[in-house]
Amino acid sequence: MAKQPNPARRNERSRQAILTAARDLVSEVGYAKLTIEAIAARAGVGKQTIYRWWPSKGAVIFDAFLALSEAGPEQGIALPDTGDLEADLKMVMRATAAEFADPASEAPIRALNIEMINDPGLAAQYREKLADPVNEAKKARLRSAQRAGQLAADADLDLALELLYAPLYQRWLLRSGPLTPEYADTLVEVFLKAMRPEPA
Amino acid sequence: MAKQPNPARRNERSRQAILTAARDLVSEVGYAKLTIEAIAARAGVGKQTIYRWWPSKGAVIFDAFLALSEAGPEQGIALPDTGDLEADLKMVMRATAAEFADPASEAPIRALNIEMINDPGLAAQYREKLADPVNEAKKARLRSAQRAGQLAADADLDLALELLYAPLYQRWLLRSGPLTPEYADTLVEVFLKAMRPEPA
Amino acid sequence: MAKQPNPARRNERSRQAILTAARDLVSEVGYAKLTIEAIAARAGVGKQTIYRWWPSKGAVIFDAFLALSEAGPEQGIALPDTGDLEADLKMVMRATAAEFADPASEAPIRALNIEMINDPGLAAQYREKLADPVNEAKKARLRSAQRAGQLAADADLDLALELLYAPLYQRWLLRSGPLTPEYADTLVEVFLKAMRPEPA
Amino acid sequence: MAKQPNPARRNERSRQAILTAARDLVSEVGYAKLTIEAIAARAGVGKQTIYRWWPSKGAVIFDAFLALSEAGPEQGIALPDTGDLEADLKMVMRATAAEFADPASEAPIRALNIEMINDPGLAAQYREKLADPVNEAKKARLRSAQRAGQLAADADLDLALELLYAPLYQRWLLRSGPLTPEYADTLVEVFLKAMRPEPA
DNA sequence: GAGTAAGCGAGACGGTACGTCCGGTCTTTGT
DNA sequence: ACAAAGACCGGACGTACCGTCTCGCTTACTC
Repeated sequence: MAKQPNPARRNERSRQAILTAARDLVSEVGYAKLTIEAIAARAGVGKQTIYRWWPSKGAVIFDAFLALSEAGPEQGIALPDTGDLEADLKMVMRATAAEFADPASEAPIRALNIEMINDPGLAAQYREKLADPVNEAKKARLRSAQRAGQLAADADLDLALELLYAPLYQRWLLRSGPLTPEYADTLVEVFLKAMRPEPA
Repeated sequence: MAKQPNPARRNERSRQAILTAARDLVSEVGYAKLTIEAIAARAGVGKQTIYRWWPSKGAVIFDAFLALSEAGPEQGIALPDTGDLEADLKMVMRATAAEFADPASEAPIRALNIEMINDPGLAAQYREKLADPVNEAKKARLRSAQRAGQLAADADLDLALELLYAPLYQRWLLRSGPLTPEYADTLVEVFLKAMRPEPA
Repeated sequence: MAKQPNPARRNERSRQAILTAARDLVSEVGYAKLTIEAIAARAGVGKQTIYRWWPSKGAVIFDAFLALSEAGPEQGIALPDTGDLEADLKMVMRATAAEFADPASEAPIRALNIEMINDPGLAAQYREKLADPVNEAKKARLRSAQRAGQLAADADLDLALELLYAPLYQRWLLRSGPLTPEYADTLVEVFLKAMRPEPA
Repeated sequence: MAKQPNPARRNERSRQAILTAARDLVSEVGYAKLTIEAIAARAGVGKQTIYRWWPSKGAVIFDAFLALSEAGPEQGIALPDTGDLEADLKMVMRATAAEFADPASEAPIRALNIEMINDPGLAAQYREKLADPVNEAKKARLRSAQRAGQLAADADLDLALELLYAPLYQRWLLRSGPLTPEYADTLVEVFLKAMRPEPA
């Protein structure tokens, strides 16, 4: 049985330095060339301090992102609800497309995704900590649309999110096409066609 | 200037041994732990023989797959066309889902995808050599459906394929849900709703 | 300026535990693999408690031995003096040879010697605290022999001790020959030949 | 079973660079602070190249010395034989004392000795490759003295060498006294007294 | 007897070196 | 001339200890 470190004694300054160094280095050299040694050196930290608290390089990257997000709007993420579902969704999808297209976030997000593909545990953690809260907000907006009769009342909302986002995600991941605002709009339109209420 | 090896003198036996070893090792230890040295040792080949003919580990994996596919039906891939678009698509989608769900092909396909995510060039090559021919066959079937009035005549067929496959691909890649035949069916149904001809 | 710990407050129980642990570990794993961490762990003591009271690993080993010796006859070590110098010396030399040959004391004595070879200060301390008193007793016996006319009156007694003991020490240290009682006897005989009074 | 490297393919330039670096570093920083990494770096060599050919740090040091000696008078070491045993021995012993007293050779010889004390195998190798040939030459001189009636005919020559050299060795190793020419002379004189032929 | 300061067990920390593994290059020896 | 074999330099891996540094806790000594 491996000895467990005592989290109460953890040095918060070191933790922050490591996460920051990890983020910076992913942006600079890319995920494939990222090394624990380089993170430790950049953070001014002993390697053991990384190995003590994280089981893998992927876990460090993951925490680096988690820390970023938690620094954001702590609770209650809410999507715009103007009453016009199509307009609201287009706005959100365009924003997502723009974020993906931003070269600055390119490397780190890609790193995180590769790590999730390799490590199911990490992927589950990602969903729980980062994706689910956001998805819940999105589903809340869709439920509001269902109540307003703009969306089929019996629509599977998880499927709905997949329909909306998976094509965008795939294009970005495999670089199989441009992530333009027009493409975002098109996805929303097709989605609405698929999910609109039956004419009765 | 690097010296170019002469492909005419290439040892076909070594090439096959390398590709086979690469496939086997990816299945056994996973992509992340796959090493060139191990491939060379398993194939009974000098490391240089690998470096001489392939620029990267990803390229070897890619060729290993390409070789597999080319062993298949060399030309003229065609999808079933019974006249019933929904049934035909469900069959194809169920087959795709089953292939993804098969643990045997899990590791290698995942390896190939990670490599494509990291290496745009490889991704392009993949599309050109493997994906496009298959996609063309799929689009042929959809065009047939358009002519039969089962699909909107002005539908963007590339978008159509994304709509159909991206959710499946995303679920598999991130393990975010089960790849059941029912799910395959559902995707086809939603797709058809989104792409059906306007009632006029 | 380093803060000096107050010896009055020193925990005797910890001190003993450390010395005992050090002795045990030297026997078990040898000097080269002895670590401060292991001593602390074995003794159930914080590392700092060792660093507070000893300047080096060698100093701990040294004290471990000192403690052992001080447990013995506190003052007034005296060699047997039966009047027969040769018999008396042979007894003492055989005992020394036997002690060196004992596998139990092998590792720790070797450890102490290596430390002395590396650290002149420690060697001086060793001579002052452990070797000199013993040597003084030996020289007292030799002086008695000089008075009895069994040894040259002008013999250099320090040189005499070197002549007697150095060959034994060298054999033991470098394992260059067996440490038998016969060898001990031979050394005494040769020594007496070299140091006997001139016939004149 | 570990794979054995093929000595035929060994890079002689690397071997020399490693041995030279080892010698230099022992002189500069001492044996205790000598590291394999530093040797590799100084020699411009990968660490693996050291680990491939030597089992331990001590073995490297040992080879470094062996190489030095082998560069010397390849075969047939002979001591001076003027017919005057005392004068010849004093010359040799004074030279040995001077060599030990030389600060330049201090660190490396001490390193080698510590390593031999710790590693019986290394000590045996040392005797076989370095000490025995030299000792044989010394014994040859003593045999010549026996034939000339200057030394007891039945004297044990191995013991004789111990008697002569062990006190010197011990003084040097433990720094227990000065290594003056006078001391060397005294040792020879005492030795001759102990080993001279019986008056008959 | 309360307050305080030291030593204490514990163990996290910034580091250094370990010995191993592998990447990519170069050299030797067939064939 | 390519291939197998594998030594080479380089560099990251994950581990072990170093000696230092906080933590609370216990244990004297002081007031």
